[in-house]
Amino acid sequence: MGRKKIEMKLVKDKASRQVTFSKRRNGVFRKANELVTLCAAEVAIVAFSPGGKPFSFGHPSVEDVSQRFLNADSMPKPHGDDPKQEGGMQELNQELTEVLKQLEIEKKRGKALDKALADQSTCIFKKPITQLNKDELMNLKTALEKLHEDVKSQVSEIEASASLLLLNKATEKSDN
Amino acid sequence: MGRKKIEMKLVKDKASRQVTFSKRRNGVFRKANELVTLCAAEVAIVAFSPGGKPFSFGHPSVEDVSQRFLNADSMPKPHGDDPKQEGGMQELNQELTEVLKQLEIEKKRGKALDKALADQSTCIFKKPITQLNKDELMNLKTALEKLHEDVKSQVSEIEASASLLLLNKATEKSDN
DNA sequence: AACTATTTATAAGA
DNA sequence: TTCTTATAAATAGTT
Repeated sequence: MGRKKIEMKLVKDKASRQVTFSKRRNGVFRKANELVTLCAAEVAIVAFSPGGKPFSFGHPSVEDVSQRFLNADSMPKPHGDDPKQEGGMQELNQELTEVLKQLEIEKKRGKALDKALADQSTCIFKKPITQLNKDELMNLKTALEKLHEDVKSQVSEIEASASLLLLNKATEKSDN
Repeated sequence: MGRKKIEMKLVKDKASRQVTFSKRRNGVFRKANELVTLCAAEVAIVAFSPGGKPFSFGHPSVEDVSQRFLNADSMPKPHGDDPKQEGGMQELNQELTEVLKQLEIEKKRGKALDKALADQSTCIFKKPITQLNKDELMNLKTALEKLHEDVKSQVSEIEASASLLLLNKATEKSDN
C-alpha cells in the first residue's frame, strides 16, 4: 500500500529495511490494539527488528496473555509435573520477572544519568546566568529531549525482554 | 476500511464481534508474516478470541522468538550457557538471588549518580543570583517555564502512544 | 465465504 | 526521524 506495489520478499537495502520494519511494526501493533478494543480479545506480541532490538505489545499485558496461553495449553494434558511444584514455580517466575524488570530499569537509569552528567560537564550551567542566550537555552532543551528519548526507548526495550521471561518459561513447559 | 467507518469501541453484537475478530485476526497475522518476510524480523503473537479460544503465530516459532528475547538482553547468569534451560525451582532460586544482588548494586550506583548530578546542578543557583536584575529574573522564569512545557508535552505524548499502541500496565508498576 | 464501496495503511519522496 | 501524498491493501456491510 503505497506509491508502488512492492514484492513480498526481503528488502535488500538495510536502511530501507529498518524503515519498513519501524512503520510496519507500528502497523501491526496498531491493528492488534484495534482487535483488543473492538473484540475484547487478549493479545500479546513480541518482535525482533532486523537489527536485533526487541519490541512488545500486550493487552492486558504480555505476562497475562502468556500466562493464560500456558494454562489453556497445559490443560489438555495435565500429566507430568507435580502441581505443588508448579504453583511454586509460577510464583517464582513472577518474582524473577518483576525483579529483572527493576534491575534493568535501574541499569538504564544509571546509563541515562551517566549521559546527563557528561552533558553537564560541558556545562552550560556553569556560565553566569546573565550570559545564557537563546541558543544556549535551545541547546539545553535539545539535550534534555535527547535524554528523554533515550530513556523512553530503553524502557520499552526493558519491558519487552522482561515480559518475555515469563513467556519463555511458559512455552518451555507447554512443550513437555 | 469498509462500507462505513466504525467507532473504535467494543462491537456490541456478539456474532458480529466474532466475525470481526476472525477477519482482523487474519489481518494481524498476515501483517506479521509480511513483517517477517520483508524485514527478516522475528515475531511471535498469542491471541485469545472473545470466546476464549487461543490462536498463535510465530516465526521461526513462538518458542524460538521468546528464547531469543531472553538470551539477547537480560541474562545476568555469571556461569556459562545452560542449553537445557530446565527452569527448575533450584535454578530459578539461584537466578533470583543473583539478580537481587545486581539490583542492589545498580540501585547504589543510581543513588551515587543522583547525588553527583544534584551537586553539579546547584552550581546554577550558586553563581550570579545576587547580580540578577528584574529583567534577568523574568527571562530566567520564562525560559524555565518553556522548558517545563516542553517536558510536559513530551510526557503526555509518550503516555498517549503508550496506551494507544505499545505498552501495558507494567509501566505503572515499575516505579521505585 | 464472496463481493465492493470505502476507509486505512503505507512506499516514496521531502 | 517525521510529514505528506499517491496508491495499494484491508475490511464493514451486504449477499
